[in-house]
Amino acid sequence: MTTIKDIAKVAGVSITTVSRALNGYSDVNEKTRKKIMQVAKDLNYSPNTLARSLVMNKSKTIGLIVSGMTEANKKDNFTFEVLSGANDCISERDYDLVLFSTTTAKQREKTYSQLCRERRVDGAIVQGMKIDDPYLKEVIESDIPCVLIDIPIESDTVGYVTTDNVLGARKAVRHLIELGHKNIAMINGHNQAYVSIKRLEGYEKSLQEEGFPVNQSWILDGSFSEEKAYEQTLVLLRNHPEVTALFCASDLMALGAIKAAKALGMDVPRNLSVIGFDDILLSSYSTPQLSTVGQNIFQLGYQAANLLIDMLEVKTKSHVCILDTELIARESTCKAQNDQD
Amino acid sequence: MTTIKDIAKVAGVSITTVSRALNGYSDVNEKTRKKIMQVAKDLNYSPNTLARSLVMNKSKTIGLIVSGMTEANKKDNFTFEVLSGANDCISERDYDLVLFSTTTAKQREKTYSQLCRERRVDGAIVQGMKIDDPYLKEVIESDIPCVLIDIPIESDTVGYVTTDNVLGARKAVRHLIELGHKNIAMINGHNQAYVSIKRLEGYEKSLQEEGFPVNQSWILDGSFSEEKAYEQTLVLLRNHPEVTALFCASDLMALGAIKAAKALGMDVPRNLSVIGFDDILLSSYSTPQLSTVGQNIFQLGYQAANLLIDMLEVKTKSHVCILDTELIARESTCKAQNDQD
DNA sequence: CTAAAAAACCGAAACGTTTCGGAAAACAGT
DNA sequence: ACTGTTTTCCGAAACGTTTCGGTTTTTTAG
Repeated sequence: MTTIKDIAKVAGVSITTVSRALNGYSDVNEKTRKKIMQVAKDLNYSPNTLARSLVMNKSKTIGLIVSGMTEANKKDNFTFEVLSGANDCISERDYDLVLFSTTTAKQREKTYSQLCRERRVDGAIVQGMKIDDPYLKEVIESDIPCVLIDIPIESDTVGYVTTDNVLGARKAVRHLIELGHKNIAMINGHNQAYVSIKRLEGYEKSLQEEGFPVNQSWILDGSFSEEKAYEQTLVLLRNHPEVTALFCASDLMALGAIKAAKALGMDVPRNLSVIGFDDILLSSYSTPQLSTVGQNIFQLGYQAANLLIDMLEVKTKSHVCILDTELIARESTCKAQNDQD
Repeated sequence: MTTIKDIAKVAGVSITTVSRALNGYSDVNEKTRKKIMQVAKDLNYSPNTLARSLVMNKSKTIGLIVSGMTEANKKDNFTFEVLSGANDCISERDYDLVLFSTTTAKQREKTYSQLCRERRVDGAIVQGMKIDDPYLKEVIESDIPCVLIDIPIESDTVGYVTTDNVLGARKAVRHLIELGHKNIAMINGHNQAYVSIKRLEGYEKSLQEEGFPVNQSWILDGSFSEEKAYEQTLVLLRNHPEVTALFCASDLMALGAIKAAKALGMDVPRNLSVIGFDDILLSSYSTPQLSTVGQNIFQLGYQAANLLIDMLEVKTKSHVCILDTELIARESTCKAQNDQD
């Protein structure tokens, strides 16, 4: 492994000069720079980032902390898309990405912030953590700059990016209202998630706007799980046959809901319109294809990385980024049947 | 950021002793060790891995080189599952994972092996590269230990892990044969992939075993793409109505094939049995649910990491690992209709 | 031709560890 | 009390960079 010293020796200059030449400083003669470049190439030199990071006290590395690359998260591709987006931005801006995750049964004995400090990451992106995760607190209280995904905390060193969930939910509910539905129920995610709270808010606002009552017994907790949503929908539809439309806080839950409706002999969308949230891949492959409000998860990751690096490099003022959603009407929603008119 | 030096000062010992105490060497008195530990904790010390790596000349870091975390790869979750598996093993064995990928339009100007050398990764896992990728050559010719996924190259510093594709294909084809099919076509992937070659081999072997002819015009190139497979299947079914069963070298292509069959007014599986390969998530959500031969991609990643770390730590003899497959009969295959008997 | 300014170069310290070789301290046996 | 071990500790070099401050060389101006 050739070093800067080797280059200095064969080029007949000092290591200072080699360093300065390689890094494009102006106080080195163009001729010697050329020579040094050539020697470096001849010797197949690669700089040692470890040494560089050590002395410069920054590693050009950002850590992606993901909690739960589990089976469940395989279905929505959430984690992966965030990862892809973040990775894209990170490599564009010439950083590297190191992954911190604890799926492992045998939980890693070190905390995330320890990992970050040990590896000397310049900053971290946090994804998939519940709002009450003890590790979360640790990370944001450490002085490591970080940006959170879907957790609204802002400070000097922490920012966040999320989707406009209220508006997204309103798009969904308004879509159902426009189709003539009046009795619209909701399957929400668990409430350790910020997005659940916001989507519920959007749901309620939309109903109130129309003067529809908000019926608490129509709002069930599906915990973002297909199975749980299936069960909850069964309960809902049995107890409240007047419901003709269902807004689910995630596509996966919507899929579960549709299964439940089918299990009860109902036809989606004829007897029940169902709309989801996310636009996961499965939505366009299921039968019926799922209507949903799409969020751009890839962008979520990309913007998270972008924001973080901005925070690291240029002292930017705002540390938040809110993304938009898009209503995607497919086959699982249709006009309300006016049976009783 | 507190260092070993700070600890030495407050504990009243030399930095050597601190280092040896923290690293569990035997030549330090139990009492002073306790004290040092306590001081370290009080000062909230985290070791600086950069410094450590620099002097020890190894980083406990392994690089995951993935080519194409693109849109296409979103549908099968291949990349992600490999990543998850690798990550699991890597963190279990107390390494870290840094991701090297170039989706970016603006291709990174550095090659993978440069990246690896700069970042001083101890080894690399290579996934998703085509067999003729120029970068591949570079990586395996560098002296960086690496293990390839689905590329059969073995040397002193390179190993590989793959699935038993021949046997897998045979399971698929035998399944069709057992259902009474005699005219079995195949949609293969492009032939810059090792797996295509092997799956084809399995297909041909199975037919020959039964004394069935291998008809080259029944073997089409779907390039692992849903759309391409759709088109090829259209061609196939139009020109060869005698075909009653189709073996596709990937689930995604099988999905395309089924769409094509539907477009021609055929019913799957009644008029055409289709079996895929992979067992991607979509397979169990599509209608009809796809019969397939499942491979464990997560394991592929896990074992790749495992093999690599073995190669790094204990000098192991064999550098290859072959995984098994599992036939999963779902709804897209059924008994042949004996119309002409 | 000289003084001043500009350009090109370099030595040495620093970053935070590990580790080699040896030194000091404690203990053992006579 | 004297040697010989064993236990415990430490100084200094090394890893490969960057950078501060300065020195040498070249160029420019008068």
